[in-house]
Amino acid sequence: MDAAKRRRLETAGWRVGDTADFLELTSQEAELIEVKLALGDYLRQVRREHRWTQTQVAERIGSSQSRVAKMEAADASVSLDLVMKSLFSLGVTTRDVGRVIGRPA
Amino acid sequence: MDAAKRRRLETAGWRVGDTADFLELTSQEAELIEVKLALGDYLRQVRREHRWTQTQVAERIGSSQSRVAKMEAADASVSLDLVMKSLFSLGVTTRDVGRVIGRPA
DNA sequence: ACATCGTATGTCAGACCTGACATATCTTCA
DNA sequence: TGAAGATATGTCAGGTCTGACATACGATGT
Repeated sequence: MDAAKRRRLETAGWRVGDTADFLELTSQEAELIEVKLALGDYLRQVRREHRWTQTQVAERIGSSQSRVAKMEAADASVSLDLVMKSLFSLGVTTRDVGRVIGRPA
Repeated sequence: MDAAKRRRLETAGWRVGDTADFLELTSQEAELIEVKLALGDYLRQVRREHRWTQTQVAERIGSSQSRVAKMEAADASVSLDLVMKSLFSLGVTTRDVGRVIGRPA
């Protein structure tokens, strides 16, 4: 796992030990986080393509700017349910979501 | 939407109005449920391929038989996070998950 | 009929996630 | 540089999900 991603996980609030015992995250948790990172990135991409601000997206999906920021950052406090529902609210299809998940960054 | 699926959603605890105003479920909620149904079916499929009982799966993923049953039934009380984490615990890859989501039943 | 095993359904206390808000940190542009 | 808009981070009360348990339902074999 490269340093940049590790930094990103740590900042996002996931408790990542030092390099050696990184696997205090069990592997299935790691895969779940992988998915959240991918969907968070995708959410940001879709938002930017539409030239929307986080605040505009928040209104559209009935949430708040801070939560949108957290989704994009794959913060430990956001659920997959919320991210997916948000993507669907922005017009993304299940097909797109499947593609994004199936091809981890 | 066909009758069988509707019955399934209702039994699973989703408040589905009568046929006409089915869309008291907003479309993004409907898509999310679509995803949960697909993953629930897939979980059951994987479990059966391994000839495991729900109880055995529960032990493996650190949960209970009842929750496994609810995941397979796409019960309204289960999160996507839980279903995905469970699938990963059973050895399914992100690629598989992506495929399942991308091809709604 | 009646056990036994697997699955379904209901409930609940405690854990977790949510929107909202406050506030801090970029970014951009004059 | 400074002001303004956008994004990030922290916190919290209230709502949601969780594992566990009890119990009901369904097959399958005797």
